[in-house]
Amino acid sequence: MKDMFSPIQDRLRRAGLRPTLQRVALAEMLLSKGDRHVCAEDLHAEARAARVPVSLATVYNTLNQFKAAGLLREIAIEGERSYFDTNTSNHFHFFDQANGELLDIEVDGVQVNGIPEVPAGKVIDRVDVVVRLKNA
Amino acid sequence: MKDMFSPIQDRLRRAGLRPTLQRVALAEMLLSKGDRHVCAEDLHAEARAARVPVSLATVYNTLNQFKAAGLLREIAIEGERSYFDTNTSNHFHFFDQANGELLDIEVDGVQVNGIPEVPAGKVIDRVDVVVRLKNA
DNA sequence: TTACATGCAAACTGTTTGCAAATAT
DNA sequence: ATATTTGCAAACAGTTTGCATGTAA
Repeated sequence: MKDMFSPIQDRLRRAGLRPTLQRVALAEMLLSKGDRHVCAEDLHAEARAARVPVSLATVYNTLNQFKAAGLLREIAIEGERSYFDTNTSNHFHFFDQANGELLDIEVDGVQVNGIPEVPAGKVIDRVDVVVRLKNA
Repeated sequence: MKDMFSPIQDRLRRAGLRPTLQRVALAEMLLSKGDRHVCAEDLHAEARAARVPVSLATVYNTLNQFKAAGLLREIAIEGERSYFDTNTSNHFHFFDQANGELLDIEVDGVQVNGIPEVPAGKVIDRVDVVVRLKNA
C-alpha cells in the first residue's frame, strides 16, 4: 500500500506543488465539495474551525499558488476582498449586490454576440459576464 | 450676468454637491473631455499638474461622492486600485491584461442572450461584460 | 453665520514579505 | 541533506477618517 496517494496529493504534485499538510487540507476543502467562491479570510476561518494548523499568510500564499497553477480562478468583483472560484471552466456569475453572494451561471445557452474587433496585436483571452442582482 | 453659472456648477448643484473649487476642477477634468477611466492616484496627479490645490484624500472623497451622485460608475476589475468610468451609460469594456488599459465597447450590437432565471425576489440591476485581452 | 468641505496625518483593511524554524523529498 | 514551506510579525498599498481650518451659502 505504500504507493497509495490521494487524488489531491497527486493533483498538487502534478501542479508542481509539494503536498504539504496545509496545502492538502486547503485543496481538500476547496476542490472536493463542488464549486465554491471563497476569500482568504473565510477559508482561513474554515480551516481553523476544522483544526487545520494554518496561518492567514499561508492561506493567501496558497490561494495565489493554486491560482497560478490553474486550480482556481480569481473573480473580478469590485470591493475590498479578492474572491476565488474553484470552477475554472468557462462560466459566468450572478452577483447579488444586496448580500455580496456569488452564484455560477453555466455557460450553456448563454451567448455574447456582437463584440467588436479587438485592437491590433491583441486576442481575446476570455469574456467575463457578471449579472448584478438587486432586490425586486 | 449675475446668474451665469457654468454647466459644471449647475450639474454639481443638481447632484446636491456644493460647487467648490476642487469639485468643479475635478468635474471639469472628468466630465468635459469625453469618456475616461481613472483611478484616484492618476486623477490627483493630473490635478496637481494643472495647479489645482487638492489633496489625495479629497480626490478619493470626491470620486465617491460623484459615484453616489451617478456622475461616475465604478468598474469591477480585480486588482489593487479602483477605477471609475465617466461613461455612465450602458456599455461594456475591453480590459487589456498586458498593460491594465480599459476601453469602452459601445453596447450597440452587443447582446447577451440566454441568461437563466434570476433567484426569487431578485431582479437584474445590470450586466457587466469584460472582454479580457492578451497579446496575440 | 452656519453648515459643509478641505487638508493633513493617523488609522484601517486586505495583502505581501523577510527570516528563522519546520517539513518534504 | 537540501530545497521548499511555514508562521509570525512587520511591511506595504490603497483607502478612509477625525479634527482643526477654511469656504460656500
